[in-house]
Amino acid sequence: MPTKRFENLDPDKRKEILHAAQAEFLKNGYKDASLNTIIEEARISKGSLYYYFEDKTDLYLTVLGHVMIQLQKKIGGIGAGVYTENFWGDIEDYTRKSLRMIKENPDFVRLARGLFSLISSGNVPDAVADVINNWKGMMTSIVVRGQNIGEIRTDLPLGLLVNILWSLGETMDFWVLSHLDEFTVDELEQQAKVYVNLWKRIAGTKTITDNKD
Amino acid sequence: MPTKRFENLDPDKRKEILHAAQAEFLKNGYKDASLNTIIEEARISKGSLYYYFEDKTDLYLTVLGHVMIQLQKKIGGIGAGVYTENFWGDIEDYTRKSLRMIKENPDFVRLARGLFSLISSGNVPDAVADVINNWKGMMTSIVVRGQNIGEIRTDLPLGLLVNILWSLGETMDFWVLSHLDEFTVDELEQQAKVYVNLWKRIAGTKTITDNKD
Amino acid sequence: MPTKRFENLDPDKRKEILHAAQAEFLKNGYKDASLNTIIEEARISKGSLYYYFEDKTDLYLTVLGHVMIQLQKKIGGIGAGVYTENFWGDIEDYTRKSLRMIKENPDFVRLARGLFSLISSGNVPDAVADVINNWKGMMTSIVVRGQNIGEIRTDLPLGLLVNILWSLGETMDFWVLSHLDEFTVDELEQQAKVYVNLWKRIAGTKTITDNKD
Amino acid sequence: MPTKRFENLDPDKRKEILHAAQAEFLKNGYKDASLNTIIEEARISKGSLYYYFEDKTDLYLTVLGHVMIQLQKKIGGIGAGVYTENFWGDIEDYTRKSLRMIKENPDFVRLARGLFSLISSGNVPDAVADVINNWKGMMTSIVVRGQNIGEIRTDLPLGLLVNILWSLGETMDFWVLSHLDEFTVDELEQQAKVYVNLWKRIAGTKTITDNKD
DNA sequence: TATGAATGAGCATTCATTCAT
DNA sequence: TATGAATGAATGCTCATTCAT
Repeated sequence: MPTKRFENLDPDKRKEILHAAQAEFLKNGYKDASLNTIIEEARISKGSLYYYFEDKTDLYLTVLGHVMIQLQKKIGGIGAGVYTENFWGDIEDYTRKSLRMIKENPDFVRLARGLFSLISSGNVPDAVADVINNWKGMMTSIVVRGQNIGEIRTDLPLGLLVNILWSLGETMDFWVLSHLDEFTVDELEQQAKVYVNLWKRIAGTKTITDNKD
Repeated sequence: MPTKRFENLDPDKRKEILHAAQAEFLKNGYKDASLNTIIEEARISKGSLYYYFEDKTDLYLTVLGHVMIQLQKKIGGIGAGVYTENFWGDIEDYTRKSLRMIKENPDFVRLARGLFSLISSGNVPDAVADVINNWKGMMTSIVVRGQNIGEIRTDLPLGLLVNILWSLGETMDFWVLSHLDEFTVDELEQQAKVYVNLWKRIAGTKTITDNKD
Repeated sequence: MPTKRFENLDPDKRKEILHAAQAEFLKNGYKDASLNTIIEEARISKGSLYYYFEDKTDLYLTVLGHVMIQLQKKIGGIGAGVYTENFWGDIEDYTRKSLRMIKENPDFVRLARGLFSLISSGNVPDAVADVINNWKGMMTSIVVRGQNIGEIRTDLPLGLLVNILWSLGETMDFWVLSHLDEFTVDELEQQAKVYVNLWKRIAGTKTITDNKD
Repeated sequence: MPTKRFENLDPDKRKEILHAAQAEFLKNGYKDASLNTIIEEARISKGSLYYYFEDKTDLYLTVLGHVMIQLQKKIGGIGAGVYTENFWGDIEDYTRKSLRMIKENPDFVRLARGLFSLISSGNVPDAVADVINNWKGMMTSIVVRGQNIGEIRTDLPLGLLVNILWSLGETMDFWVLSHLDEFTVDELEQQAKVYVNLWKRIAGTKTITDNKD
């Protein structure tokens, strides 16, 4: 917990350090990231790094934390405004907002997604798993809410359902990210419908009726 | 190509080496796997490792190759018997077979899944990417076949659809893997229906009808 | 460029490192020199070596650089004062100065000659070849000057002539080096005449007249 | 001394091994030559190599020995026919023969020169120095003969004179070797005069008369 | 007579971390 | 509060040599 020392730093310096660390962690993953590269890029000394942070893990955790805070600021958390009676409409709104965000801050999303995906690789300190699980917790709570109001199926184990939706989200984001240039903002937001339609298909309380019948 | 020297080895020793290498690659990924750990675990010398294999990549490729061969043997490839007129029934059969396999060879599946997921991390030699892309290619071809016979939707980009199904499969396998003890073989095979139902919901040419309507 | 970190080192330590590196490079050449031997002899850690120098080449270049600087200081470059009208006299002066230097710093000359001869073996980074070629360039320019004033023959290809003179110098230096104890300084300087006489015989614009004729 | 075993080998096999070893030693020097490369090129097993030769040094010595024998065969040793009254004429004949040999067997000369020059680098077992000294011994004896008949100066230490002539020879051979394409055989033999003229200038009992006088 | 499997010491290089100042 | 010098263990890889068969 170096927090105090680092947070008291000059904001510009703080930003420079975080930026350098983000870039390196993103590029090489947790284990292969080099502290030497980071201090060089951030123009601080080895000693300073260890004065601000306990160790490599602590630095990584700090980076991840700051990304989360910005994410929170930008899209208000995954379940923020989703509380009206129009459940799927709310989700579509949220999705639309997210897609616009991806278009406007692709690098940032790449960073967040990148950091997140480090978790499953295992090359990451335990403490980080908690962070990500917290986000999955948010998704869980909105799924539960959907179940409570009869909009989300209950015949599947909750954990499985959440994991499926999560990985669906990952896949979609990644795909959008790599086809960014092919869409205008408007077209992109159109994709929100596709996105939500997939959610509905998987998680909705629907009967599937074969067209041909 | 270590083939000759390594394949002529005493089968027990061979298994010990492969097992040690699998474990290490699985635990730490390609780049962070330590040859020192592997030779220690396999109780061979540094020199021997390099007598059997050209380099780290060669060892990794060999491990992967053996896994693929066993996979092939056990479930006959992802699209093997799926050629009758009963498209979804075939897929369900295949899925059932796969689930039984997971139950019977959990460690093996963990390994295969683990190796697969290394690819997207990029920490993997080019040659390996081909292997995995080949598997995705198989999934692509079965999707295309489904489209040709009107069973799979064509309104989504093919690449997106395949990626979604792929990650769905990963998620399902992973979930089954971590809840193995809670199911008998029979119950597990029941899950095949759930699995295929999810496929259908996502990829099928269906109308989604809200129950309440 | 290790410059900063290494140059700021305690001079004694710096000398110890350079000495160890010189000895090892001299004994085994660039490629076969062992950094382990060097750090052991210099009583520093592996990490320290790489803290001071970028890599093996950087260390070698540094050693060579220091040798060159000393050479420069001691004899002022091969063609320094050779600009009076008395061409051969100037060369004799320079030679005399060189021979006295050999007598006073035999180890140093051994080192310089040794490093130079590494180049032709090819086991040497490109950057080093430039250094030595520069020295041959100096010899070339003084030969050309001799030709311009009619003191050096022009009937031989310039490259051949320079190479012959260069290897003559190597041979002379090496021979003097290994008979050092047999001469006083005065006697040694006498040798300068022999030296220059050989230069004249080979390169001078002379007619060779058989005594007996 | 493996000689027996190796010499009893099928001549073709023997040649293949020697050829592979020559190439590798020439390319990489003694220490950096790889036995693995040699056995691969010679298509023999590791065990066989150590059955024929005691160790790396023994192999090197054998290669060098065979080269010497061939040299002997081709130019009859450095001082073979030089016994007539026409001392300088004999040397010119010998030189002419040598130059023709260089033109006709450039690779072989490169090999011999290359092996020889390994000696001075020190990366070579002691035993090899003897071999080369023996050749220098031959040169010494012809110089002495020249002195006895009053054709070679006696005012220089014998060792120095021989070394100078030796390195002159090396330089000349090397230069001819790298300008081979620019001469016809006839033109090359013309060079013999230049060569011998240099010998005479350096070692002859002459008065040097400045042209201008 | 011939093989090739096996080895351990060696290589150059990178790294996160410690600590005196 | 901040520095940078110092370290030793670890990395992937190559090598000449031994030895049972």
